[in-house]
Amino acid sequence: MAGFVAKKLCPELIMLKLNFDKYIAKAQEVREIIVDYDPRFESASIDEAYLNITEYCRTNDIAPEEAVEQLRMEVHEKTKITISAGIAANAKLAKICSNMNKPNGQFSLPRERNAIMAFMRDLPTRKVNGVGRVFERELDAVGVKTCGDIYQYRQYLAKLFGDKAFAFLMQCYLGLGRTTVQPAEEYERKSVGTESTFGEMGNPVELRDKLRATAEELEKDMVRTQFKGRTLCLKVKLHTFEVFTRQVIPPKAVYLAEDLYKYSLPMLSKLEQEFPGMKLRLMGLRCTHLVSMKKPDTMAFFGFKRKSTSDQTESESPSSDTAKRKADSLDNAGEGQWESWPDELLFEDAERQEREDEMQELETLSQEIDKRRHHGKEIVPNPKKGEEVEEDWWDCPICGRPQAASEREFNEHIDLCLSRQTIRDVVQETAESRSRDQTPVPKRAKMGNEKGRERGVGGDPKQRRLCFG
DNA sequence: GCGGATCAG
DNA sequence: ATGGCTGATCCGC
Repeated sequence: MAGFVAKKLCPELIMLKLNFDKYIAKAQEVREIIVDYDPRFESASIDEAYLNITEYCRTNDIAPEEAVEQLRMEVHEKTKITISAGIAANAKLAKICSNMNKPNGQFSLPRERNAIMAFMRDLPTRKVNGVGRVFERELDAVGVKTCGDIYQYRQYLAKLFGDKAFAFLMQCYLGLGRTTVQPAEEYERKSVGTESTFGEMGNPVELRDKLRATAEELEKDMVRTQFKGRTLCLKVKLHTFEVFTRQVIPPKAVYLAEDLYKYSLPMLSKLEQEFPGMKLRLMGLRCTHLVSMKKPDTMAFFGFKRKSTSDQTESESPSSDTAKRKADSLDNAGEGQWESWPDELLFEDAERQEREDEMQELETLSQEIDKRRHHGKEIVPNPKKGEEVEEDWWDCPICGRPQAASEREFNEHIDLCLSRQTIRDVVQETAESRSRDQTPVPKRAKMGNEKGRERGVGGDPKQRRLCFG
């Protein structure tokens, strides 16, 4: 929870200063213990790790639950901190399970299909890594609250959310996830960047100084990580909190502050033209399409290829039921045409009707998503029947409006209040009222076809996700 | 490939 | 009257 929100909720709250050096040192202590359980464990972050304890359990002739119990005990004794763990058939499930008995607990999900499917069936989509605030709401809008709900909507999900999301959701429904674990260092880095927030800045000279400073910061990181970048990306956040990025491909791979500045300056100047009177509150530089400066030895040690030409490991998408039936019907048409001729006609008619119904349903679902996208913040869930109606209210620390005094609903509301869309709406409204006064409002870079609908805020590419006809 | 958006930690 | 920073991935164009 954001500090300022917590402080409003609990004015007597005592806030300690961060001490990252301390956390890093402590994390190292923990890692020195877990390495004994899996020498190739994967650090997911400073306080998370994935272990494949298959081998450990085998050689020590011990059950996974026992091994983890022992690991947690050992960590507690040696480092004086408590940890939680999940034990499951793959990384996705283990991550979910690790949250089941927090703090200082563990949860084991049987490595058996039926148990896994049953577990997923009632699991809220939000519990899955990769489903955030936005996706959760969109899924909710079409009626998918739990991973079990996914199956009944399967025919619409690819069209509504794309093929990748569809594959992802099917894997959620089935409880599938990766079973590989490898040291983090063996993952190939894709970018190096730095950014910083500061008080509003509009002075072009100051902005150039800031760009120079940013370039110098990035050079440090490039040297530390031993990379050059083929692409250079400039990121800015305007005083309105709108974020923009611009990128260039310099004539050579870059990493020196000198070059980073030289090639990013034109992007900054162009943005100044695009948004006359531009005031920034954040600036960042990032290099992508990295080229390693490390000695070949080190690279080869981790088994990196010189220039990896993408290896398509993507599993092929399962063909839908309707597609299969279609194929079946086509096959049948090959042989038994005689007898089945009248049936075929009937069948085709029924199929056409079904297609039209599906189309109608799809549009309804799509509209449902759009509806919540726009004024989702205004939707107040109806009090459930049978429950006594709450008499008292809690004031939201952000919008100040009274909210139902239910912990869950209150937290959901705070979530909503902090959501980007809400923020953007507010920004837009204030920007409009400002422009009615005199202050020049940033002029937008060509916004395509926009005929006054949607309050002029940038054309959300997902807003109209389907085109019929 | 570019630029926007979402997500995680 | 918005949490900041780093990095990854996906989508539409």
